Amino acid sequence: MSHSVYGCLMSVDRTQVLRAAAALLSRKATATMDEVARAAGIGRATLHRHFAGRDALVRALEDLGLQEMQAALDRAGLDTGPADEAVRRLVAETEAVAPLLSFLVTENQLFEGEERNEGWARLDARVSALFRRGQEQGVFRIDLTPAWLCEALYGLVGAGAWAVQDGRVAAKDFSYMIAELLLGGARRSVEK
Amino acid sequence: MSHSVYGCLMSVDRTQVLRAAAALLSRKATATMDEVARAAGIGRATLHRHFAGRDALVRALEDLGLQEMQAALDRAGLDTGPADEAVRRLVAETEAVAPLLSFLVTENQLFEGEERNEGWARLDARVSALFRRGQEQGVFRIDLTPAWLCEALYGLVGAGAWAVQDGRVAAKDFSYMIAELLLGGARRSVEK
DNA sequence: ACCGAATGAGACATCAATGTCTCATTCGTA
DNA sequence: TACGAATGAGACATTGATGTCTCATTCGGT
Repeated sequence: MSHSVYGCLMSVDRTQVLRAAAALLSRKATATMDEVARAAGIGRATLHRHFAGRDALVRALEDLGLQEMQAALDRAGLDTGPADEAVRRLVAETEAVAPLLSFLVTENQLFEGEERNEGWARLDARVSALFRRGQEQGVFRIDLTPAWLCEALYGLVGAGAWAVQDGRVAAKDFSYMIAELLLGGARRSVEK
Repeated sequence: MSHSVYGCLMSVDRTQVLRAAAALLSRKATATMDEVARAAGIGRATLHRHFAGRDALVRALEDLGLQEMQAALDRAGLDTGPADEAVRRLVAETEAVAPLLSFLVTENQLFEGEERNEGWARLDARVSALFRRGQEQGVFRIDLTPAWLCEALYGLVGAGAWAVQDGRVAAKDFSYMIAELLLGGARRSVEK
């Protein structure tokens, strides 16, 4: 017993399995546990050893997604510098979590009737605060509510993740496309 | 037998059932047929009489969604006038189909391995053409691909539909928020 | 008021996914 | 090399959704 904290975590990387699961489930929410296992490249039994059941899997997905999003927000330094640049950093940091976020946004809603997850509320609050700060500092327009900008960000990240997965957008353009559209919109700007 | 074309369609409005199903399934793709039935306000047996099974239901959802999107595109008159105004009309027309579109975008992907639906391709083509036209006429920026703008539109419509359903955005602002963000972005424009 | 069609509720049989188990094999480590 | 842990494959019982049925009731049209 070389490295055992209080569980066992060798050979199969939980995080990697969860990423694969998110990538699959975000596009086929009705996927079987067997399908999830194969998508993760492991056997069904092994998947079951790590996650007691589908509910546990989804819960773990939730936890990981929230945790990684929190980390992404931390790294992005939302309170530093101009708000638009902070958004750009946020989008860049979000890229790695995109499939996970996409899954949570589409499926986590209306989750078993229980009230909106408290972790989500905190996330929304931080992102919304960024947009509000931008508005107060005159960087963002005030006719679009922070709540909507927050939702739009999630939606665009999800759309971007799908577009990349399906090969309709180059992976290297992910961050640029989202940030540019979110910040500048599609219309050709006069300035620039 | 007053009105019988070749089927029977009284009492239960197929379209209305499908709308309710889309609204539910777009947020809980694993919902039971029983849940769908209750969401639509009908009995499980009746739901079954109209749609042979879950597959048939999803297929019907697909058909209706594509059909209504086609109709929306037609009404929007994408080839008429400035491209940005056409986008605005498109978003406005899309509002009624939003939950349906949202469901199709999230679930239709990777559908049973069969190649991307031909109806979807046609839809994408029309929308992409609009964005391309805008670029060629100097209305839209050229560093965002039409394909991405198309995806982004879908994503924003879906996000808007959820935001409205959850009460985070007023229903009357749906069209405005989406169109403004898509066209102008979040950044405060100097002009205006 | 009458009649027929459609519906809702419920009782089933069926089937697929789930969860649990065993066992042979592989892999890391001592 | 030898040992132990973890895995993969498969068998199996269980559960829950599904699909089909019947029957009483409601509703619309005549």
